[in-house]
Amino acid sequence: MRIAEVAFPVPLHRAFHYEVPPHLSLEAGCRVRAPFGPRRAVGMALSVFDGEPERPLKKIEYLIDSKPILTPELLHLARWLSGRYSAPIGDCVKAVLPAFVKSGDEPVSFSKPETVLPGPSFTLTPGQDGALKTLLAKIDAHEFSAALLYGVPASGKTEVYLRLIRRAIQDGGQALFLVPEISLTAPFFEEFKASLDVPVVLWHSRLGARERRLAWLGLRRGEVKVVVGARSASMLPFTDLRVAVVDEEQDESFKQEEQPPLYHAREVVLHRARQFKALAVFGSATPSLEAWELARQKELELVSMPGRVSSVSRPSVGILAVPQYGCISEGLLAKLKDRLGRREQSILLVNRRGFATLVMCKGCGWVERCAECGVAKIQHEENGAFFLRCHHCEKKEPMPAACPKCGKPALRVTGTGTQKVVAELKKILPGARVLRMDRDTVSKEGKEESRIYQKFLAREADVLVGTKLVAKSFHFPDVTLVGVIDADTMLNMPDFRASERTMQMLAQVAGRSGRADKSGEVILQTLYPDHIAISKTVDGDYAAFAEGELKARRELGYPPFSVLVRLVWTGKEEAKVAEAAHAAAEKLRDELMPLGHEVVGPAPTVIKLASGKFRYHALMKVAESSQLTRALEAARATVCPSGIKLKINVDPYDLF
DNA sequence: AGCACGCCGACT
DNA sequence: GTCGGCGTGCTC
Repeated sequence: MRIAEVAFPVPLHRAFHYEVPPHLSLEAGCRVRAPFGPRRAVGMALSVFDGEPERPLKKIEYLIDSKPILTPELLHLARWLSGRYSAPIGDCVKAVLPAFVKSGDEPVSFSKPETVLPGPSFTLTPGQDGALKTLLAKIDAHEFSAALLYGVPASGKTEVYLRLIRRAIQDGGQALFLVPEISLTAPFFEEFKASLDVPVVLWHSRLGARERRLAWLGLRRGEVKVVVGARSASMLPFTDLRVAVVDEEQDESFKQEEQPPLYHAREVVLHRARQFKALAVFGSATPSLEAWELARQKELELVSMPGRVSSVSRPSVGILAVPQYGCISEGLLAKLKDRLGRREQSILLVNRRGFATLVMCKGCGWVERCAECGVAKIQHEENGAFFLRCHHCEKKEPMPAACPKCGKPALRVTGTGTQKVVAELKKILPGARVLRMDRDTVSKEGKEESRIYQKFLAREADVLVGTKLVAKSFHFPDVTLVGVIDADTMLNMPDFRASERTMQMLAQVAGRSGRADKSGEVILQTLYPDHIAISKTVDGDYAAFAEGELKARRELGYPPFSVLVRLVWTGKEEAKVAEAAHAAAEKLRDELMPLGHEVVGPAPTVIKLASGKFRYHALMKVAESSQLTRALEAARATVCPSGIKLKINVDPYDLF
């Protein structure tokens, strides 16, 4: 009997078997209509095989597609996603299907030449040349391989990427280039399109329906050769992938945290490179510790590009104490004045938007928390008036004159946000023209944050004050000073990645200083000059940081020395949620502790959800990645009483 | 997710 | 007496 394995869009982890009537010529990758419970539903045929059914099977009714829409590789990917991220198979099929397949589809044709432009042959630095040779050999070998391209900022990684892509498409293959954010796709797209005379397409979540179709179908037919995209581009229907690049590999936006499957594009790219015997390249100046450890284990080949392209040396990094009063120390002020006098620009990095980060009653310790989200509200200023705002849901509230709890007019307002730094600059550096860039100013300026960039680039301001948005890899030739107002705020976050994030951000923002012919300077205001994330930023020694931090991770059993799985229980009655979470965690501890794994918690989450709902969470530390499947099965097998929902997040980045 | 089955409250 | 609330359980 012909048997089809069919996945339906329901929150179930398994697929269902059906008899394929002899008159239907069904192939895997086609959608089918079949009786499903009391109704009929459209499902995806994952596989078709001959066999004897173990029980009576229902019959496939008819085929929606006569030819497969999904490639064997995408079907395989959907299955892998479901297992690795513990997501319903239906959701995983959805993730690899383009939205337009629901409506009908018409053929699309391409008539572009497929010749590859030779490209300008300017000489590479020795570092670039060595890296390129190593990586080209891997593409040519036509075997799965993976490399970590570790290059300091301005070492010329883009040129190496371009040449790798050129080689991949020279004999008809395809290339994938992933960037962390939609806004970064356009510049690479333009550059690749100009240098390669083959069809290049963009792919991200804000793409229009028409472009989406063209790109997806063009790739599916093997006509499109190069994709520049955000994380979902890792799910495209390649037919002959030769090289897949993940640029700024350490960026956390490669992890999907909203809709299941909660995948990491880095992992998906590795999987796809394996499917196609292709080369995966992870590029970064400050690699994730996950990638670093893989390189140490020789799972990734470490390819270093030490030298800068230009002759300008690395900016010098200095340390000053966080001032007692105000937020800009005497030393930093002097340097700002100096740049102003020399008509050079400065960037000040502040970790938080808003004015003051903490409003607290001196009498009773009251802190205004958001009723919905449970997090402390931040003080903002608008037109001279102050108010409190939740940084999670953005709801605002007037600033109380006195403590609403004990009535004392003794509110202590502390902590520094971008607005306060701007206000202080106006006072102590009245001549300076100041621009602010954070999520608030970006949304007010229309969706284009580039307008602020343009203004600053055009020298319409002397100082740019902003959150980590300013750390992005944009090129401001006249910036010679970068000041970090409080390097410690990030360091003290209750998250095991705090040091890594701090070091990566400091290194990135430091790279904004002195990029043209002038050498740059970086000043960190900190109270912890000996902290590894600070001292190694001063030395400019990321490798030493990574080695030191990995040691700490190993001791605490954190990634990359374990696989983390976050479990979140949600429900309306707090007592029931707590009870379910405790019962499940206890059961998991009994089952997994003997195998060397750890279960931490449960505890109420810091950030609550929509009003009226309670959340509890726990963390599984799976010591051995080969046992992840088993641990996930155990987690799914825990009973969830009615009214309680359990969500599973493998490799979580959001821990709140 | 749907959809049916099932067992308790107010309706012509 | 029945219509209908949504809790529980299953889908090859």
